[in-house]
This record gives sequence, structure tokens and C-alpha cells, in this order.
Amino acid sequence: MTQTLDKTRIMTLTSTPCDLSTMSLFQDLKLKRRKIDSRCSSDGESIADTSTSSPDVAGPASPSSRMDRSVPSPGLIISMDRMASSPECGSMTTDSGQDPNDVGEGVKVKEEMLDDPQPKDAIGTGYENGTVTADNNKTEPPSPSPSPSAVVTAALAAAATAAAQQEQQQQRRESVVMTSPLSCVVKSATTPPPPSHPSQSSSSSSSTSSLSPPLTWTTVTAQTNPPPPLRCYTPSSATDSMSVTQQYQQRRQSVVTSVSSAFWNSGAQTSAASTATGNASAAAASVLSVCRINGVRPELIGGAGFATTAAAATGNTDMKPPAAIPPRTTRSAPTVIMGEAGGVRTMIWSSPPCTVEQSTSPASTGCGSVPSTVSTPYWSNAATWSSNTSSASSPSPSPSAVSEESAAHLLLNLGVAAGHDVASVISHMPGLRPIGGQLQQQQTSVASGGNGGGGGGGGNVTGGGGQQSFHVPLNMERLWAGDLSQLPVAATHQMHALNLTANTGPEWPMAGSNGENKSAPVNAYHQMEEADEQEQPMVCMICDDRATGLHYGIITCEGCKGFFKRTVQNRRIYTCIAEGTCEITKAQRNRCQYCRFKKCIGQGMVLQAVREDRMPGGRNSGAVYNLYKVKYKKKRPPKNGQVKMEKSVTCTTASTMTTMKTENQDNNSSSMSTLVNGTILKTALTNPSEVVYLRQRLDNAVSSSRDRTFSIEATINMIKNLVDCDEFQDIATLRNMEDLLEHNSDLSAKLMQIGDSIVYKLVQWTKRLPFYLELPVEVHTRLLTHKWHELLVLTTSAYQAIHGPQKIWNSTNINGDRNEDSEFHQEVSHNLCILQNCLSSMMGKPITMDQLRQDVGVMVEKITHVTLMFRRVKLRMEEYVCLKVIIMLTQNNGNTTSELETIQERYTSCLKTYVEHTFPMQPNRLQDLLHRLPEIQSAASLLLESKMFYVPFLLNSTIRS
DNA sequence: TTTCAAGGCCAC
DNA sequence: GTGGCCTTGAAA
Repeated sequence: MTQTLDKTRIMTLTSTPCDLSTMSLFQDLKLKRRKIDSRCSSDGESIADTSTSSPDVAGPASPSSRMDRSVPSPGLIISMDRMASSPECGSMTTDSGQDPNDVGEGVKVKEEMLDDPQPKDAIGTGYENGTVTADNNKTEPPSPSPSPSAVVTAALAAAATAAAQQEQQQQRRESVVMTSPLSCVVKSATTPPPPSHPSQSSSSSSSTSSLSPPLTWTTVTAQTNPPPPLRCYTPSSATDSMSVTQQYQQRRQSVVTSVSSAFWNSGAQTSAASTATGNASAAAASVLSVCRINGVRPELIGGAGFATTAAAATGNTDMKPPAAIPPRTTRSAPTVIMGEAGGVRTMIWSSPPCTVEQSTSPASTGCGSVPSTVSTPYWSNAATWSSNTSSASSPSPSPSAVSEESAAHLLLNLGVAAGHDVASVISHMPGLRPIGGQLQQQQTSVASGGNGGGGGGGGNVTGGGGQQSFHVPLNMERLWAGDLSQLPVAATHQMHALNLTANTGPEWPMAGSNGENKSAPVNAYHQMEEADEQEQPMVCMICDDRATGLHYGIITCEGCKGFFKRTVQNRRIYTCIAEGTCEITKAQRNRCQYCRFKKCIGQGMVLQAVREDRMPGGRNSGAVYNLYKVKYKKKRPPKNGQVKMEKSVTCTTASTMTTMKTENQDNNSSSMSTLVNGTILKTALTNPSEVVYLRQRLDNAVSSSRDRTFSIEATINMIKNLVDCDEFQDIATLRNMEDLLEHNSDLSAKLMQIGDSIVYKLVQWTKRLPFYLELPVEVHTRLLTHKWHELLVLTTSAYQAIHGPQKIWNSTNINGDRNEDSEFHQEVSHNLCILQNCLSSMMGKPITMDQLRQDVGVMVEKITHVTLMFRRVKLRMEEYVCLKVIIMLTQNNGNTTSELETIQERYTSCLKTYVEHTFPMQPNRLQDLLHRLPEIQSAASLLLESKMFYVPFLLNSTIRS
């Protein structure tokens, strides 16, 4: 659990008087453990004093102790990691600005601040209105005289907090690990020591003994003249540079593939995996995936290594590694990070441009094959950029790896430096030093020695290679030191970060798992083929202008082609004064360069396609070509009604979108079925970067009218998506229930684990929701913050109703009619017995039924009522998942946004269609289901008040599947 | 030999 | 800075 959680979790229990006899049982347990039986219930301070002596279970300690241990106060604080990957990714929010009501509802979902210099404070050491907050300045304790139950709960919470601190320490260690892997990668795996001379390469020892064939470090001479120094792996026996690069790429691909799953699943795990495998790209990506800059994770877009990593991460192992990498493509791949800082959306290039002045000697300039152009903005070898610490004898990382590593570390360090002295941080950045408010890349020497070396020299690097180069106009402190809100939505993050090509993926993502809905895509294919035969002007995928061909991976006009080329060549930095979502059309494309470039990346333009050596003519190598979304065979725009992007059958995205668009226009049930029937999920599994488009298209297709009623096929498939993302049993039950019931073990740790489990499962569920990308992460955060307890009650009740024993109570009256009251009371009694047994087991002492009824009787009745209701109506899983979404999107405070309403109505309509179709004889079923939601909320409110959120799980404890 | 996607040029 | 047009040259 700890390893899988990539977030700080704090669970605190209430310190408000609960007067729960059950809690007194916990109290007894705690008192027994603390050996302060007599004083506990009467003297909070004494308890506190005593508790402070217990390092294991921190109680409501003295003020000093409270400050140190973050003694709890009401509320369950949950940290929610933003989408990974994703891309994860999405926007994120901190809870510092949230209204106190969030806390009052008992749960906070907050963003992890991995790079917080004061993580302890960040996770909530302060008190505000008796609530743990992240406000570092508030340290006043809450009520000085806690109730007995508060003592216990506070102790539990303190233990939880201590555990959270431990975890955060672990995270900090991981952050170190996440940083160090890059170094490790550089030093061990991907950067074997360079030979003093190329001729010595064959005799060099392998740096990665586990790899076969042994790889050695050498300098490959580029085919350009003068030869640029290039570093890559070569088999010791290799003499041909092409085979050398082949094997390097294959090796690299295999390494990347090996870390793919870890990357996609967990950033922390990815770091470890990256460390283990030595893949710097994955490591850098993982750093970005798990690290924060003042709580904001940068989104890394572009870059060969990242693309490769992402491809591997998606499991797209079919994505061929570059067969042969001409020297042109083995050099540093540009990587750009786009994000928001201080309200300014801007970007950072992983490697700065270096203006080469009279670069007659590549060995001296380090700019490799730079033509002898005077004052041509040019980017340096990544090794040059990244490693001013690299000496002639020290190894250098692989270019792309270093590039991404530098980008990651730059941002991370900037994040750390936010509000402090950014310049001082930058001064420690490899290859950078602040000069007069600007940054200047230090001249470095990464000469590998010998006549073939001399790579990496910074040359005469000036402050700006372009008119808006990285280090000239940017006030990094202002940009990065602000109270960062969030990056663009995860949708763009995924698209940008992954920048996948999916060339080898299925040409047509079939809707159904069994491929039953292939006809529509095939027809669309033929339609496009026919359209292709007709001479129609191509349309730019960026601005809809007339396209002139395939440029840098997609079909664009000359304007966007030139724009992209100039941007990459000159490392231009753009900012968007708006929200980063400016519309890019032919008429407006010049209004916002940031959004234009962002769209370029998002649509699939390949940074690496811009040749760093500026060699004209010819075609790019397979390495770059493999990154293209569209292949050489240009496709004309389809006939009327088909969108511009949907013209290339070699473009997975385009084809998928064509499918969806065509079907949308057909507007029949089968097409809708194809739209939703597993397409999203399957695409998510095979090519996550496409999901955004699919979702958008799907939403456009299905939500054009809020009152739209879905076909039953579409409904079923939409519900199926919900079911697929709902790990019902995992959410509704607890693992290791036997351990929980074992009273000898640490109860506080158990309860903390329950809290962890709730947080983790709900967050993971949220991330899997089909509409996750439609909403900013802060919205999800707010939803979970306000709705977690309702979701918990709904889930556990539904699970018990669906999977629990269908109890047949002796509940018929004298007329033989079913006596629901009797059934209800018997069920309540049964549940109370379960609770009695469980709690007795947990506490290690018997609990009277009176105690139990007094403390949790009403709550159990409420939950039981919901459960019985579900059971009576024979709730279906399909209905449950819809209700779950509906109840989460139901805003009680009237703050419902149109987006939430749209999604909610979507699934309400979905539920309606499903119910009407499945239960035609129950015309009131939908109404009955929806009218039960207040009862769920009522039960959840009691659960929240009691803070005994483990009760529903205990009630499910007897269910064994 | 043809294709076509690179970069370059230069008027705007 | 933009974008239309041209040149180039590797791949087909």
C-alpha cells in the first residue's frame, strides 16, 4: 500500500466529543497500551503528558508535542495525487485555499507537495478552528481538554500523522532516489565511460553487465562534415555505426519497455524501475510524474526519449525502435515543458540554444555538426547543456536522457527555489549560471578525448539564441515562484507528454472486445479511401488552412510548418495570457503563439523532425519517422462531414476520430455503440494519448443535447465503461479483514490503513472515470472532499445488497405478507451483531449490545435501510455505477457547474435508458433509485459525524466472494 | 526517376 | 514574425 500510494495521506479522527461507548472501547485499548488507565478519562492534560512519553502512539500531547506530532483534529485529510501520466496527467489544487467547509465535512483531498521544503507543515501541522490545516503559521491546538474518545481518536490520528510523516520522509527519500536514479543512470547504465579513443571502444568493458551484447562507450562519427561527436552505445565488436545505433536503440527500447508498466502505474515505482533499468528518459519522466513544483507537476512534452518512454509506457511494444539512427537523430532531442506558473502559461526547453559563432571547429564548440553558420541559433549537444560538471574524463549521459533530466531538475530546483533565491538555484543548475538576471550557459567541456571527441563544448554561448530564448526575457522567479495553481488539464498533459504515434497500433480501434462492430470503421475507411481519390485540398490539422503536405509528422499548412520549425529551432518561449486554450484557426493562429505551439504538439508534430543540423532535403530517418502520426502517404480530407484530421488511415487518432465522427453523423444506435463500446477503454490501454480526443469526440457526440436519450446499446456501453473502472469488491471491502479483527495488532495502524484504503481507492476510481479528463483536478478534489462518505455508504451498501447473502428473514405477518419493518429490524440486529463481534475482536474485550446501539445504532439503521432498499429492488451493478457518478456530481451547496450538470445528466439519462429497457415493468424504478439518494446522504452524514467510517466495511466483513 | 518533406529565402 | 515559394536530397 505504501508503495503504491504516491501521495501523502493523513487520516485524522475527530477530537470532538463523540461519547461513543465504542470509542471508549478504543479508549480502553489505548489506555491499556499507554498504561494510563485511571487518568485517561478524566484528565486530558495528564493523558497528554503521558501520551507524549509514548513514542509509538502519539496522543493529544502537550502543545509542544502537538506541534511536533501534528496532533489530530477533526477531519480526514486526504491527499490526492494528480493524474500521472498521463499523464499522466491534469490540473491540481492545493487545499490551502479551500474553504473550511471542506474540513468540516471530514475529508480533505489535497495535493501532495513533494518538494515542499517543510513537508511536515504541508501535511497539516497547524490548527484552524480545531482542524488540521496545511497552514504553517497556525499551531494553536484545539480544545485543550479532549474527551476520552477524543483521546483515543487523537492518538489514532497522531499515529496516523506520524505515519504520514514517515511516509513523507519516505517520499523525500524517494525524491532523492528519483533524483539519484538520474545520476545513477548517467553513471552506470546509460553512460559508460567514454573511451579515450574510438578505437578503444571495442576493448572497453561493458557498463551494464546484464545486457547482451556488452555495450561499450564510444564516439561515433557523424556523417556530416565536420564530424560531430556523438555518443552512443556500440557493441564491442561493432564497427558499423549503423548497427551500433541499431543495437543501441533496441537496447534502449527493451530497457524502456521493461519500465513501462511501472511508469504508467506509479511514478514512484517508475523511478525505482528507471533506476533499476537505468533508463534516464523514464527516470526523468518519472521524476516529472511524481515531483511537484510548489505542488505543481510540470508537463513534459516532446522529446525523443520521452516519446519512447511513453510509447513503452503505454505498452505499445509494437512501436518499433528506430532501426537505424543516423547521427542526426541521435543527438539531443529537444524537450519542452509547458505549464503554468503564477498564472502565466509558459514553457521551458530542456536544452537552451547556443549561438554558434564561426563554429569552424566542432570540437571546440561542441555543437557538433553545426554548419559554419554565423550566429545561427542552435541548440547544443545535450551533454553540453546538462553537464557542466562533466569533465573530459567523466562520462556523460545519453543526450536525450540528459536533456530530460536537465529539464526535470531544472523545474524541480526552480520549484524548490520558489520564493527564495532562484538565481542561486539556477547557478547550481548544470550548465547555467545567472548573469545579470539572465541565465547563461557555462561553457563546458565534455570532450571525450582523442581526435574523435571534443563533444559537448558549449562554444560561445550567449544569453539568447532566439528572440525569446530560454534565458533572456524570462523572469523565472516571477514565473515559477508564484502560488502555482495547476497545469493545463490532464488531457493536454497526456497528449503532450506522451506524444505517441501509435503507428503500429490497431488501425481501427474496434469498439467491441470481440470486434463485432467493425463494419462502421471499415465503411468509414472505404469512404475515406474514396475521398482520398478525389482531389481535394488538404486541411491543416492545426489551423484549418490549406495544407501543403506532411510536415513534422502531421498535415499542416506552410504557416504552421514554418511556425513549428522556427519555434523549435530557436527554442522560442511563448506565453499565453489567457487560459491556454485559445482557439487556433487560420484567422486567429497568430494571436497566441503559446496555444498554437501547444496545439502543434498536441496534434502530433514531432520535435525531433526539426533537424538540428539544418540539413535540407531528403527525408528523416526511421527513428523520427516512427514518431509520425501520419505517414508519407498523404490523405486528402474526407468528403463533407468528415473532419480534417480523419483522412489518414495510418493515423490511429484520425481514424478513430473518423469512426466516431461518422457514426455520430449517422446517429444511429449501432454507431453510437461503436463510439462508446470499449473504444475509450481499449484506446486507453493501447494508446492513452488518444483518449483525450476520443473523449472529446464522444462527449460531443453524446452531449450535444442534455436531454438526449441514449440508445440502449450506447447506454450499455457507457455503463460498461463505468463498471470497468469500478473495482467494486476492492472498493467495498477491506483486505486483510482478519488482521483488522486481530486485537493484538496495532489498532491505530489498522484504522489508518482503512483511511488509506478509502482514500486510495476513491482516488483511483476517480482517475479511471471516463469523464475524469473533462474536469480539472481541483474539481475532482472538491468532489471527493465533499462526497467521499456518500460514495462509501453507497458502495458498501450496494455491495452488500448485490453480493451479500440474500437473507430471508422470518418477516411475514399473519396474512403472509412481507413485513418490511420486521425484515429491517432483523437486518439491523444482524448487522449490529456483526459489528459487535468485529469490534469485540478488535478491542479484545466484549462489547454489550446496548453500548453498540447507543453509539452506532442509528447509523447502522440508516446504512441498513439503504442496503435493504437496494436489495429489495435487486439493484444491478449497472445501476450502482450510475448512481455512484450521479451522487458524486450532486452538489448540495448549489455550486454545481454546468460541466458537472452536463456529466451528471449524461449518466442520469444513461441510467434512465438502462432502467427503462431492463425493467420495463417497473416504470417507477428510476425514480425510486434516485429518491434513495437522500437516504444515502443521510446515512453518510451520520457516518461522517461518527467518524467511524470503518463500520460499513465491517458490515461487509461477512461477505466472502 | 519520382516523390515529398526537410530547410532556406524573402516579401510582407 | 509570418508564410508562400523555392531548393535540396534521401527514400521510394
